[in-house]
Amino acid sequence: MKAKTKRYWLFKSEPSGFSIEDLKACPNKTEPWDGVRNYQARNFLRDDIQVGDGVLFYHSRIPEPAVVGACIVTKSGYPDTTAFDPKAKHYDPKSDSSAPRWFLVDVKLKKIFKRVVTLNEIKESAGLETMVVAQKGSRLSIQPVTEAEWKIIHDLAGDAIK
DNA sequence: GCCAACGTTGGC
DNA sequence: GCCAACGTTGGC
Repeated sequence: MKAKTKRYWLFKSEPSGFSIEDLKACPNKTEPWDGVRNYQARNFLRDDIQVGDGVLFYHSRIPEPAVVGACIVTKSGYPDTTAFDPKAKHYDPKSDSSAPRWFLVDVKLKKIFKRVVTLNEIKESAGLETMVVAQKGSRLSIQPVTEAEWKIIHDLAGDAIK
């Protein structure tokens, strides 16, 4: 039996909206990652992200943006129904249940890092300079991460990978 | 809170 | 299909 290749990702969130502590407080520490309204990010969510993939949880729009923990994907791409709800923050009248435009995955918290890895550190660390999040003007909220980058981030966080 | 970078929209 | 105008993101 051929094992599926595990992939790695980085998900951005503003902690004022949804933080890693909020995820920890969710039932089973699991929550649908809703509200993504960017086509490139949507394509990753719909087509590429699989159950078991690793996710780095990143806090943006704070004085020291940083990777703050790790999650695992527990459900792969399915329609983001918050787009159908006129009262929802990310309502999109152009998306409906017959032709959903936006997708999401479920993520489950694995660990909150005792030591966060800041954006500055990422930019200065050998092997991480090419991370998407370190690039100038990088706004993509769902980003691919290489296995090497995943490992280095965990090393910097003081969390050895089992 | 500013504003550069970037994505999307819509007139033509 | 071009591209100016507009809206949003996110580091600083």
